[in-house]
Amino acid sequence: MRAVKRNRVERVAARLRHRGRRMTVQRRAVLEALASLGCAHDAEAIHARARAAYPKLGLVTVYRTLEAFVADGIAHPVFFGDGRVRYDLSEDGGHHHHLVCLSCGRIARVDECHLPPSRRLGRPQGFTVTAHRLELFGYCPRCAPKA
Amino acid sequence: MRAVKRNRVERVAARLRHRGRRMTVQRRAVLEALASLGCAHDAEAIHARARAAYPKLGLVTVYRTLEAFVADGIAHPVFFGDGRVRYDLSEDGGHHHHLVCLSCGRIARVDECHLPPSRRLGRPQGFTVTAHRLELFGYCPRCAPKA
DNA sequence: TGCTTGTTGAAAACGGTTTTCATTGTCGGA
DNA sequence: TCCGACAATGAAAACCGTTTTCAACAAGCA
Repeated sequence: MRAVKRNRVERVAARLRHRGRRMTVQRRAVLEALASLGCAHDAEAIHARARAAYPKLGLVTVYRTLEAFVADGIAHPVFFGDGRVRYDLSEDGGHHHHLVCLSCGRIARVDECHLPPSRRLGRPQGFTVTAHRLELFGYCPRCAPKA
Repeated sequence: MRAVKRNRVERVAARLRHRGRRMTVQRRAVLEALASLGCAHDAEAIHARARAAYPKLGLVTVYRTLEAFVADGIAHPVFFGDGRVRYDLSEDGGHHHHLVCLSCGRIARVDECHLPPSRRLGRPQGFTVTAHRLELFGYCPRCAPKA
C-alpha cells in the first residue's frame, strides 16, 4: 500500500515535470485527498481532506492544483449540474460514470459504459465524437420507495 | 404555424395556471424565444431573443421564468460543464441529447438515445434510475480534421 | 550553492445566478 | 365589469463557486 502510494506520487510527479510543472507538498496532499476520497468530490471537500496532510493548504491552491491535474490528464472534472465542479482521479484503464441519489446525494460508480463506440455516436450528424459525459440520477437502495 | 404557436402558449399557460402561476407577456416572450432558438441556449441568449418581442424584459425575469418552466416541466436544463446553464423546451415525445463541437461550439441534436432502459442501468448498484444526462463532445463536420 | 521560474496564500475580482423590495398586473370571484 | 389577493416584475444588491493579482517562497537544474 505504501509502495502503491509512492508509485502513484512518482508517476504523477513525472507527468507534471514533463510539462514543466513541479511536484510540491501541496500537490501531494491534493493527490492523496483525491485518491482517498474516491468518486466525484468538489474542491471544498478535497481541500478539507488535504488539510489533514498539510494544514496550511489554501483553497486557491487546491483549485490551481486541480486545474493543473486536469490539464495533465491526472484528474478530470465531473458535473452533476448543481453549480459545482467535482473531480475524479483519472485511471489508465478507461472512464466510468456515476449514479447520483436525488434524495441523499450518495454517489456510486458505474464501471461499464453501455454506450456504443464513439465512432457510431456522431455519425448521423457527421460529428467526430472524442468524449462523452453521462450521469445517471435516481434513488439509492436506502432512499428508493419500497415498492 | 400561427395556430401551432397559439396552441403552445395556451398549453403552457394552462400548465402554469394549474400550479397557481400566471401567464404574462414576459413569459410568453421567453417561451417564444425558447421555441425559436432551439437547442440548448443560455439565459443571456434567451433574454436577447425574447427582448425582440418585449424590449423591457429584464434578465432576472428570464431566470425566474426559466425556473418556473423547469419546475412545471415546460423546459429543462442542459449542462455542458462550462459554468452556464442552458435550456431546452421539453417535448412530450421524449428527451434528446446533444453533440457539442469543441472547436466552434456548434450544437447538434441527437434524437435517438442509445442507452439501455433505466431499469437496467442502476441494477448492479441497486439504484432506481429516473433520469440521465448525456452529452457528446467532439468536432463537427466543418471543424473535423479532414483525415 | 545559486538562480530561474513555477508555486503559494491572502485578498480582491469575476461572472453567472439568486434574493430583496417596492411596484405592477393577472385572473378568479362578486 | 370591477375588485382584491397575491403572483410577477425590474433594478440593485447579495451570493457563491471559481479565478486573478501580487509579493513572497521554494523546486529542481547548472
